[in-house]
Amino acid sequence: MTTLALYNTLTRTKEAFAPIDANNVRMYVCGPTVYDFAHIGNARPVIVFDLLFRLLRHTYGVDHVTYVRNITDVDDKINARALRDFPDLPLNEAIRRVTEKTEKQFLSDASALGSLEPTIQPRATDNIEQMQTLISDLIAKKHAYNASGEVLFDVKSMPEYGQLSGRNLDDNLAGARIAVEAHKKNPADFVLWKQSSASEPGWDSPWGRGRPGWHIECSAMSERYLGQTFDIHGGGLDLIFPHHENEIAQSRCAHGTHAMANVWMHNGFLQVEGQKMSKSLGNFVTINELLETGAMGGRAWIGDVLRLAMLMTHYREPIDFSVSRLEEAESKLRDWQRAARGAELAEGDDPDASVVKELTDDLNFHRASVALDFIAKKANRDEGNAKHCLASTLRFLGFGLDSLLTSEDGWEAPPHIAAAIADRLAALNSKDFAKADTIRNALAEQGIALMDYKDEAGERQTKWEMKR
RNA sequence: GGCCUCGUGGCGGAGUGGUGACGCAGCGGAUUGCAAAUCCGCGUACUCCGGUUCAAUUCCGGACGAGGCCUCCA
Repeated sequence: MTTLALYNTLTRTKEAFAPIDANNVRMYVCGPTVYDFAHIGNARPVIVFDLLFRLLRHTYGVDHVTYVRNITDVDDKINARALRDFPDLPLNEAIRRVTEKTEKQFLSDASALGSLEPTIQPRATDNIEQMQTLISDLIAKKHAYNASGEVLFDVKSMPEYGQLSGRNLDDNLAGARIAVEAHKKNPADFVLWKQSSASEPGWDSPWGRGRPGWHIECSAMSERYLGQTFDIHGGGLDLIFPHHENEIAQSRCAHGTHAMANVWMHNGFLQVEGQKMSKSLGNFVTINELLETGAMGGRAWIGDVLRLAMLMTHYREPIDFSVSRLEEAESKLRDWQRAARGAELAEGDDPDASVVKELTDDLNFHRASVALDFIAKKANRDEGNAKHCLASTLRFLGFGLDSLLTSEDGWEAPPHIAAAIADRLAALNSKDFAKADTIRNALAEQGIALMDYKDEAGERQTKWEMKR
């Protein structure tokens, strides 16, 4: 079996991946908080861990990988958004409107980016009971305490707290930027359960009507669907501290385990045109805007291009998301699709082994793409089964095979184009080059590029392509 | 202030203790009525300063620079 090497944030080294159970490889990735449309930065973990999911499925078998990505639908930002957008509705109804709409959009965005659906996509609000059980366990084991109506995790009760992020509590204190809240035993103690006022969403609990803290949901949902210790936990770099650190503290202390997940993976951040993405700079762009509006470069970009633009850089490195990057990705993808054109795929066709091998080295997509270029070159020379191999590999990587090349109705030219092409061929055959060029230019105006070639019988033929 | 990443040619981006990956763009050639596509070929780099070494872009130290976290932001 192929060996997979993955960089583990916990050890800061690349390690050979050994699943706990090769018959059920388990991965958890922190999903979106559904209060607003996902921005391009949110797209990165979606794409990166989808690639890992695909690789795991290929390595261990499609039915031997469980990928859980949660939907966080309880959060104070959601409450705020609900009040802002639906001030006339009862709060619960307003919240439901916000989360349903946002979740739907997220799933549609993820799909447009070529991502497979995770095996399970649990919602926080469907797991409140599990969270409460976990909190009760933590209290019983003296890892949590009740103060001023909040249940707090006692970080001092866990000697190894800070292992993932490489910080110790004293360092944090030195920073002294943590607001000191009198009811906490230690400034780093974090909330497991907080009380809700009548105007806030809440659930009844042994500690009063309230709502869960930020971190507990992931501990609860990962345990429910993947067990107390599982293989891989992923998310953005920013989640290392405090989110993942706190997840580990909760899960390990509640279960008395040595690990929550064996491998912790984190994708890097991205900038937009060399600058940090922020609403104030005006370069904050959502996935949906990229797909459907001219938010970047004055035009829309298809999901396949966004996916490739994202994967062009190794997942742990920072990315400068720019128009020129998108253009390069588009051009590269077009090359591949052109080279793979006409291949007919069957259900079980495997991706190229050399491409897969590159990916097994901590998802080195860029090297995989070099291997892909090599195959594309062979496909253009019509060598062996290169064309077919390229197509199946592109499919494996989550790319469409013709998204840049065809019009909506496939390679069959619409009647007016077919007619124009026929007219032009007739003109060419009577050496009327001026007329031929007029037709070519007219079609070019419509974004259609013509390419002449000779068929096997030596007859002149014309192919066409949509230029976006 | 503490902690964590990173710094390769016009751009993207791997990798390595010792003959300058690869892609895009650019240039030349083949091909073409002209093109496009395709094929063949070409150029330019390892932030700076020390150290280790026969030899460093690659290891170590420092400087400078960029980004992130430490107030629920992927």
